[in-house]
Amino acid sequence: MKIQEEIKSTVELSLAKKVILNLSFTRNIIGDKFLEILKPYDLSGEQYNVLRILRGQKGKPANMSVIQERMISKNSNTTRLVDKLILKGLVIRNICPSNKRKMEITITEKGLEVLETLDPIVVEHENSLASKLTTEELTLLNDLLEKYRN
Amino acid sequence: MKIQEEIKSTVELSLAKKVILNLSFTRNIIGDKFLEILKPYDLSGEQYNVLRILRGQKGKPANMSVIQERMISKNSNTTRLVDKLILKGLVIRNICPSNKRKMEITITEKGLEVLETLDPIVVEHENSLASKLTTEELTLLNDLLEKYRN
DNA sequence: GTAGTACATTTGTACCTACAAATAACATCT
DNA sequence: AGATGTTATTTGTAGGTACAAATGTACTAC
Repeated sequence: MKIQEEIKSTVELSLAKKVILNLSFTRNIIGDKFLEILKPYDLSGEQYNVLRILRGQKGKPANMSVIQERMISKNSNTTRLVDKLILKGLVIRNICPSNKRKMEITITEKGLEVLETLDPIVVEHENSLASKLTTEELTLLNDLLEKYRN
Repeated sequence: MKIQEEIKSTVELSLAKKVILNLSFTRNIIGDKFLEILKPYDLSGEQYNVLRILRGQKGKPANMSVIQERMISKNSNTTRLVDKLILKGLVIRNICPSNKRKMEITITEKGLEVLETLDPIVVEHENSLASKLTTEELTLLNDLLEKYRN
């Protein structure tokens, strides 16, 4: 369905407007499906994202600013996301001994287990979306998005 | 800059994952710039969106479910967005006389004026982003996004 | 006409983002 | 060492999203 139909637009839209609406709308569709996946595990999208960043550290702890700069939404409130993950026992937070201003956040065994359980489900979701396009089209989409935002 | 660099990813990403991250990241960049534009006018992105939907009604009032289905984020809480717009004098809300369950929301003269002031600035923002791509590329991007989400 | 159901919207709660201000530890300059 | 500035994080506040439950109105069948 075209974007004008999706949002039942009553006025004619410029090509420039359509791209923005299409981008926002498509991302929301993906995001909503992803939330459904996470729901049984009591994780929000950004909480999952923080866990994934911490797993990428391969054992090393990450401080708050490292997490922040790797997040997709740069304005997330990392402190409060981490607070929630601590309550669930998925990460731990310690003061960095060499610089007491910094925090060292580490994913726990339980956190890793949750991610491992989710891995195949997430991959299946990603691939199911990607299957609508060929490899060439996916690469092209990535290139166009990159060019568009820069 | 490639998406892996933007989020400083430490692990190799599948093409399917890259598309999702790229889409989310690009939308956030656009959204942040758009919020900057709206900030001096004390409007949020979705409040602006509601006003635009109401203008599209060309004088006719819209009820809550009509606004809802035309929103980009289908889970927005329209009641509370409209509440805020009423407080600012940009829309009015009346009970529909023929069906007291429904509400009739209409944009005010002041609301229309705000949109008119914003129009050139918003168009300039949209075109500035679109200028990174050719007309053919923009059309292609729209087609790929549509195909991807369906 | 009233019981039951469907519809349109509002309200409640938890979590999230955006952004400014506050706090605390470290660094530097003299 | 003490004042000053910088860095890392937290806290406060306003607005948004997600979702379930509540409210109030209208419709339908007997």
